[in-house]
Amino acid sequence: MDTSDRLIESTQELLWERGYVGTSPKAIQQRSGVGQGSMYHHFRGKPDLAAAALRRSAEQLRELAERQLGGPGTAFERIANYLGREREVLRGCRIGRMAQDPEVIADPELRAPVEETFEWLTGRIAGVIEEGRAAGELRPGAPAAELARALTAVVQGGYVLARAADSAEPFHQAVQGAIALLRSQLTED
Amino acid sequence: MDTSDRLIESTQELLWERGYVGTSPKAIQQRSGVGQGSMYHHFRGKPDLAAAALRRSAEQLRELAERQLGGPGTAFERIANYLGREREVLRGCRIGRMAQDPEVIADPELRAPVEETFEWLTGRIAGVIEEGRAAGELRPGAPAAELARALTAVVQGGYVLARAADSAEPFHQAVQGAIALLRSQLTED
DNA sequence: GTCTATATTCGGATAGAC
DNA sequence: GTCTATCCGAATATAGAC
Repeated sequence: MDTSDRLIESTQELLWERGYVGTSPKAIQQRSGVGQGSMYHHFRGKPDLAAAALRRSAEQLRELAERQLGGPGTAFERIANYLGREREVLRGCRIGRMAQDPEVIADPELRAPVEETFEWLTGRIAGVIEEGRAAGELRPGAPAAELARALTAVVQGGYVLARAADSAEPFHQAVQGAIALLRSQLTED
Repeated sequence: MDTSDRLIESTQELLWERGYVGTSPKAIQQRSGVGQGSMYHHFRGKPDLAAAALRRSAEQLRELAERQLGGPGTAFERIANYLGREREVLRGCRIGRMAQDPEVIADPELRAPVEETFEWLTGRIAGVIEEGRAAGELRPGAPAAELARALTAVVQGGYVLARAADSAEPFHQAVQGAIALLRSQLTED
């Protein structure tokens, strides 16, 4: 792995753990083992490096989600698999976390990967819901986009509840509740 | 309003806008118009002041939520009123925001009001769901605690989606989706 | 490409006068 | 109770040597 990659990877980790405002260039240098002059040779500064790190995290998150959402099974099963998949709950979402930071939200370069990730994710889930409805598996009803937003929000909010409680339990309860509500949309009910 | 109150109120605002790590004693002094010596006379330092501010925000949030959850209407209506009530969506949740900050989570004094707020809120919503079930208004099914966690998570996650999109729209979609799912739990369906 | 030196401002206080 | 002075390290770089 080359110098740029080590810098990006360390920045991804630090942004996840400490957020943008809590991540310093010095901490990135120490974690990556890359010197100061070297870091400023490869990147213009902290915002530039953070943008690269966020783009990479966004890409990884989409790949992970696609494994369940594009996997085998009925529409309900694919969404339930996505919601219930194993996660490092107490670490939170490496993308969603950025939404809290005013400096990220204020900088279009930094906000773009965050916005695009959630647009992609809710669109993807809405598409699966539409497939399920077309197949007669899921009831028609509320707009698929609204259900997809609600499901995405349960995951993001679940992280918040878990960190507040310093326990993964609230996250898992929230996800179970969401799956139960989605199950009641099955036509066989 | 006395000096302590002005300090606490300014700290509440800054914690909401910028988070714990992004809030400096100097910024608090400037916003409150209170001098440095005075601030350190009334509070031992930033953590002490932040703890006071968070306790007050937690109390205010419970009062606000109780207006809908303890208000008139059926169980469904009370929860739908709570979910759909007007909010400053793009500012986020002043309590939920703290869950992202590692220094808040690591300090029991700071985390306690955050944890207690969500425990109270999910318990209160679960209670309303139980009332609705006892009255024959809502179907039995998933544990009320799980549904309550999911609904609470939708609100918290809705804030995340809204800030990511720099638009209140995803929040409102998520809430509408959640209300639609809850509506399908009505026995009259 | 990488290193070390230097610069400026901020963060988060403590000390002591008034 | 409030004010001003002072302190020390961290944040975020820039400059120039190697």
